[in-house]
Amino acid sequence: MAKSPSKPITEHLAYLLAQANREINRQLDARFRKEGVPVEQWRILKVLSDGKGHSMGELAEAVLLNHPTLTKMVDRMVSDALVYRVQDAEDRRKVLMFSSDRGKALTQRLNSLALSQEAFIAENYGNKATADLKRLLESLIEKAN
Amino acid sequence: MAKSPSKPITEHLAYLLAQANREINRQLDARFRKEGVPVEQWRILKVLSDGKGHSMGELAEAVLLNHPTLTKMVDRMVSDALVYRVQDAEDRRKVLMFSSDRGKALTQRLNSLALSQEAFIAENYGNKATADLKRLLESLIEKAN
DNA sequence: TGGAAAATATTGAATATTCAACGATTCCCG
DNA sequence: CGGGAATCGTTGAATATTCAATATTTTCCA
Repeated sequence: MAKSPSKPITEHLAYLLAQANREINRQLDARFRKEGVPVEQWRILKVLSDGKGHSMGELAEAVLLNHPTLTKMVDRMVSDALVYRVQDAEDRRKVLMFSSDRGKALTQRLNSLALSQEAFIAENYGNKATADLKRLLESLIEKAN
Repeated sequence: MAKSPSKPITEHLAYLLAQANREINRQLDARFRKEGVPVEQWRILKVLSDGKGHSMGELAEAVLLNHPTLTKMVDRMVSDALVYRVQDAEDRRKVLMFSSDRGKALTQRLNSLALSQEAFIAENYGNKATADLKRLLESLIEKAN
């Protein structure tokens, strides 16, 4: 008996997610290009924009980076004077991260670039589709954990 | 006037996609662990499983890798005797990639691991939600290009 | 209380990815 | 036809990420 052809890669959820993620990220990166900031740094800055200190562990989780990668990215951001570290007085194993004024100013510029991308997507793709997609993704993430 | 708080990172489509992609990929990687193969190699093998030769450019596009990264990954796979290169006789700039027998056998094992993951997701997340999500992702990708 | 175990962040070495430049081949048009 | 431009894949250097090991501090319980 001949072997039945397997489902093409393009029909796998994992592949569709990778493809969509890559494309959207690429577009966002293109918008961020003029600020010379990778998407991950925007995420970090955005999380820190509440002004509260966030530990490296918290941050790593929130910005989808593992610990060593985050440490090194934060090193670069400290060099660029975007963020700074403060040892946590409550638990001295922890380091609390804060955004500098320069970081906050950059965050605002990046936020508006990101919002303009979202607006562009909603326009081309439809408000309902966008909302549906977000809802389904949230629910998938929730189930997956 | 106080600055209005910006939309949290978790409400951005780009972030939701990154998060979902990361989680699903992580799960798939965990299943592939026993074969010691990264997800990208499964994609390559899967594309090559039609038995036709695929050029590096075609492959790079299909498996979401840029050219130099693919070249080096293919180098490793050639070392592992999973795939092999043949110069295209029609256009000698091109290299056609093929899966070896060993590669094909591995592909089948990986396919069944991937299918079992898909089944698991459909079960926990719902068949309708899964189908809807796939459809929305396909449509987003189409619009984004 | 004392000390083993756990949690937190960083480091250094190994590995992988990316960017820019290159070599080879084919295309195209004057 | 001839030769500049485009296409295709690879390479090497620079950069980034990951894994395992480490140092520090806190927690827990015997």
